[in-house]
Amino acid sequence: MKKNPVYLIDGSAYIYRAYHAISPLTNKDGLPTHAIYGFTNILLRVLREKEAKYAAVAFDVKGPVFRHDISPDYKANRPPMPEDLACQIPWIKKIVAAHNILCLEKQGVEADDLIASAARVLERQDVPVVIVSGDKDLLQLVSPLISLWEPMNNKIMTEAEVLKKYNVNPEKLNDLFALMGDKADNVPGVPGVGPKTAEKLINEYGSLPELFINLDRLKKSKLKENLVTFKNQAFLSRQLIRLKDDLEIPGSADAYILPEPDQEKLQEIYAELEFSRLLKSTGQTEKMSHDGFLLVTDDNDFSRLQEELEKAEILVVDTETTSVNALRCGLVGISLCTNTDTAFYIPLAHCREDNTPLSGQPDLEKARQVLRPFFSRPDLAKLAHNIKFDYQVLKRHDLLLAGKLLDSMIASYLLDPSRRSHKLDDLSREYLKLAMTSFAEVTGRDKRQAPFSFVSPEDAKDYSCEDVRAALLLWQQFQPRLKEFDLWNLFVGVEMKIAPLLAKMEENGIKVDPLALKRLSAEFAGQIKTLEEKIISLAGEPFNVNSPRQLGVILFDRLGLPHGRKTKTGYSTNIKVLEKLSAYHELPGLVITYRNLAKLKSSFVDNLTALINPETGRIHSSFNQTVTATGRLSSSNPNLQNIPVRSKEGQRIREAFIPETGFLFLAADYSQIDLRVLAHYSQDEALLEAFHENRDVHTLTAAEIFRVNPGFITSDMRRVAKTINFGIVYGMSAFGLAGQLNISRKEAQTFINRYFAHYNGVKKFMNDMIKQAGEDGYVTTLLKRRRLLPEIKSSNRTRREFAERTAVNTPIQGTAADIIKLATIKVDELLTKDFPEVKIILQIHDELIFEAPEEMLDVISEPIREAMESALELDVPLVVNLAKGGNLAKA
DNA sequence: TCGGTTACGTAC
DNA sequence: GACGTACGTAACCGAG
Repeated sequence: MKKNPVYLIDGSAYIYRAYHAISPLTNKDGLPTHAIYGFTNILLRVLREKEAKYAAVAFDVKGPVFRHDISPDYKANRPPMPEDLACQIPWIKKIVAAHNILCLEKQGVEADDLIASAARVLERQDVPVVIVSGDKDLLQLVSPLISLWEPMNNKIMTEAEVLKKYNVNPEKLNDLFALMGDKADNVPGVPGVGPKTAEKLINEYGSLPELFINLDRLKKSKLKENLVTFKNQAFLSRQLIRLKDDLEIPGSADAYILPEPDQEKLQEIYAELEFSRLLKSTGQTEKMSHDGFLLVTDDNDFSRLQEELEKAEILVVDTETTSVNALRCGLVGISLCTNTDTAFYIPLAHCREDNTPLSGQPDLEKARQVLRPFFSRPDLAKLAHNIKFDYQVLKRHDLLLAGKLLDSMIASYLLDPSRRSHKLDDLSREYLKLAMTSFAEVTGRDKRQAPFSFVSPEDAKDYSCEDVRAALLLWQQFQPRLKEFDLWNLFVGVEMKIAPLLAKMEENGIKVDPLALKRLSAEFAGQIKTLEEKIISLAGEPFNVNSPRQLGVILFDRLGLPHGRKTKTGYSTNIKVLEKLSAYHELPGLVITYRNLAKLKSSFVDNLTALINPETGRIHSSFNQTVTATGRLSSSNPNLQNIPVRSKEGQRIREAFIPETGFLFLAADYSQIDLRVLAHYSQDEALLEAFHENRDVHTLTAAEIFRVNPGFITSDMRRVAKTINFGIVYGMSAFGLAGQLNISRKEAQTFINRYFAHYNGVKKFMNDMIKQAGEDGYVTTLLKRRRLLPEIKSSNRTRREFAERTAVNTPIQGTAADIIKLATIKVDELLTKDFPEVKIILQIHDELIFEAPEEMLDVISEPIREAMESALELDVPLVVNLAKGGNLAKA
């Protein structure tokens, strides 16, 4: 049996890291706590996730270290420890003490040296060591018994990983870094030598001393000159980087044993620091048990699986694949469970690192025969975490998930759509107090580098079965909560119905003309270059036009133009500022044009080209269902929901989106959906009437705010009114409106006053929503979708006002999102039944885009309109506009 | 080098 | 401080 490793934690490094990485927190006494919090989290991960049996934490001690005798400049560039960090150190020590963890510190040396000494002495006794650190200088210690774990990105560095990353053995890293130097620590190195050159030199000569002995072998070059000149500096750097590994340190593993922590003491400390999450979870997160996990390989195993499936009331599925791209990945294995006692893993395509398949795995066909009868059973609910992914993968492997679908990720999303993460391991840690095996732990590497097929079936079974069991355990908590919060109908009737449609839309993809994009790219490139030359000649010196900071120097320092609003790093150079400045100078106007083109080229033209799937010639972007706080979908890779539409260059990009030969696009968009929802919610008489009589609401608003007869409204007046109508939905202030319209704040306020005087129901609606949010702590949409707004009670005015605007906006935006989701489902039912040739291609918040055979357009238009307009009954009619065309610009 | 943050800009 | 919801790019930064 493998020995338990000793975990040596680089305490000081994580204190600094947490201090900088986490936004400041304080307890009620004003004590800053974020560094303590970050450090404690790392510590707990070592104890819980890694189930460490032996550990120590090393700290730097204040004062000079022996390296300062070598070079007085060592770390001279670092400011002293900030006061609001220093005051957190004693608390960190208290927490370490309460955990009864050995604390290593010594005057005159750094934490790294203590770790090095401990690692070496333990290594000599054949005790494995895991160093917990992100510091590359510690990598020189890596050996067969010593590895390094970086918990922030969960990376494990073994000898092989070091070799892979730096192309040298760990013991050579010292020499490598000595050549490269280290800016952060003020280690000089040799000028002009970066990682690439250093690696070449070390591999060619073997070591730093050997390099300098054989320097004459190097041909005359700037590099050689530098090496000669900075020889002493290189050796000095080497001395600085070398870790002291012979300090007197407890040498027996017993000294590192972790006794039980003093829970009472910890509770006390956490309470004082107001770490409520830690307070609750003290001693509660543990590893999930692997009992009842079965590998399915022979007929007996399959029979056992079948028996289990026969009596199932729910079937939980998870697929393991070669990549995260559901439309291209291979299927490596499937895990299944029907209860929380047992789980099965069917290995299908595990292989060696040379890609030769492993024997002893069942045929995919065999698995299909066993699974299909259950997958197709309409009365058997299928649960997965992110079911869209598994649905797509299984479908591509001729295994269709039919019947009622359930998704624990979407359930989590409905319960709290503002959560940053709905990932299975995060939810498990939080709801189940269970730590799951990470992908990196199984594969030893990062997700992008290692295909899952290299994992052994035995390890894969443990990993994959954890996922289905966790999904089921979560579901058991989520299902009653969905019902309790009245989210069940939304979950079943909307979200779970739309999930497979999104899968289908992603599969459909959209065709683009690569040649058109290529032409556009070249054309834009030419214009950008001309503009850049002109801008630089006007500026009088070369600079990077793409850099707001450099542009700021040119505009405000060199040209002396008046500056406006400040940003964190300088003066703003955004479009508003540039527009104002273009009255004084030619340059700002050129920058505006430059930016437009550069944006279009890089974000759209070039990005779209790169994302064309070579197998289908189409772009298959992802539609994400659990991202937005309001219930909208989001789109990524690429984001097809923000393809330019207003400018003529934008139109040319849209022209590159084309339907299949013989097909046309049909675009169906809701007219003024947000304002119609607002009318419904507010019951404002003027708004209701405007929509009932199908009047132009922007013109009516213009008539009110300008006090002019609707017949005399100019397009400019209408534009102003339109801005106000939209702004109201977003909770815009007079300040914001003034900025948007380039008018005075006073004028803006007048418009807003007149708006609310006329649409007085809207004002009441806004107040009601804010009041409701204050009472409930959340707001809801018409379909009961909810968004929590804890900050509605914040004592910080900015935060509170933000929550108030959200309380107004979310019911509107969210209800519009509900409506288009209902419409998508309804239209899909219609198409599947009567017009299966017609594909839904895109959903852009208030618009659905279809690809249909030319001759069918006239037949499907009205049924589609009808379905969309009747998606949800409001107190005003929903109106859908249709357009067709041979590209996205025309539609 | 790489990932996180900032500034900016596109959509609805 | 000031307009809601997203996503993507380039620059910039670095106790890496």
